[in-house]
Amino acid sequence: MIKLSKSVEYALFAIKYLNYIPSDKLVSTKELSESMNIPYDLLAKIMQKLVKTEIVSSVQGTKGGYFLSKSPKQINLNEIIKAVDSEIRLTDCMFENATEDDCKRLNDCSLRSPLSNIQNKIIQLFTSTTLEEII
Amino acid sequence: MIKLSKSVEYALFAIKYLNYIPSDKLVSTKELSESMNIPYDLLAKIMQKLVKTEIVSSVQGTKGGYFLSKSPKQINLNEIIKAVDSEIRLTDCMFENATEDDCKRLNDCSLRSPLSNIQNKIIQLFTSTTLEEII
DNA sequence: TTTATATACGACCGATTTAGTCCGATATAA
DNA sequence: TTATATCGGACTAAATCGGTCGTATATAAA
Repeated sequence: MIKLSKSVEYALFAIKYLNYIPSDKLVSTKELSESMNIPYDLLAKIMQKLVKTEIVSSVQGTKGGYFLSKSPKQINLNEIIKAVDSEIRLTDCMFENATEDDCKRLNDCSLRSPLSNIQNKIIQLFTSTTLEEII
Repeated sequence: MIKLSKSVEYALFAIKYLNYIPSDKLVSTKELSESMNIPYDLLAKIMQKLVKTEIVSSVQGTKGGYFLSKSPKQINLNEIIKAVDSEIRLTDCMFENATEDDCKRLNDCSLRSPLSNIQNKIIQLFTSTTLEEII
């Protein structure tokens, strides 16, 4: 399936919102979820993942919240996907040092290498797309 | 999720097998499934979808089976995905004439258009990739 | 004309993945 | 001390995917 997850969509909306807010102001998950109609608990987890990958920063406690730690120009779509979902992998065998345990067909599989090239092009496409172009 | 389905993988293996067989010989689902280690019933359904989209042709009855109706050069990866899964759609709103019923955010959604461009590039990538390059 | 073997096709089921919820812990401003 | 925020893991619900089953139809050959 070639599709963005809801989590990626929500992350993009959240970052878009943060980007429109004066950079010194903090925005809470509550404000984000209510103004963009995104389930609170789900968004809260997404925000935490964005903090972990240093795309946004957080301040804890009352009056706490989130702010963008990079400009949208410096964030690309592949980062978001990796942050909230996982690395793009076109097939299960698309990782270094895959063995026959991972796929019986691996050893004489003519498909793996060309599919790997396609995967690289997709990753390249996402990586070269900055959030400035999207949000 | 950005990943090829098992069905697409199996379709590619099946087409690869058919391509290596003299074009006048028919290959049964049984032979395909046994020689490539693909679940029989699942592969049977995939083959039917490939017939419907005229990528392979079938002959019914005893001694029946399948053969490629196009050369791998004339088949592209997007065709296969459309045939066995469905059209690529990066978000749920990625179709003509989407309304607010499909997505409440639709009317003032700044993301839809740029994501549509990315989707087009992915489709373009798959469409320009012929099976000759893969199998 | 019967039998064996093939495709065609839809219904179903189980496993996995995704989306969303809940709860408790910690941080901090007031 | 209290209210409100992030943090983080466990859990549940819903959707999708992978695979199975049963039955109908086609057809070559005994």
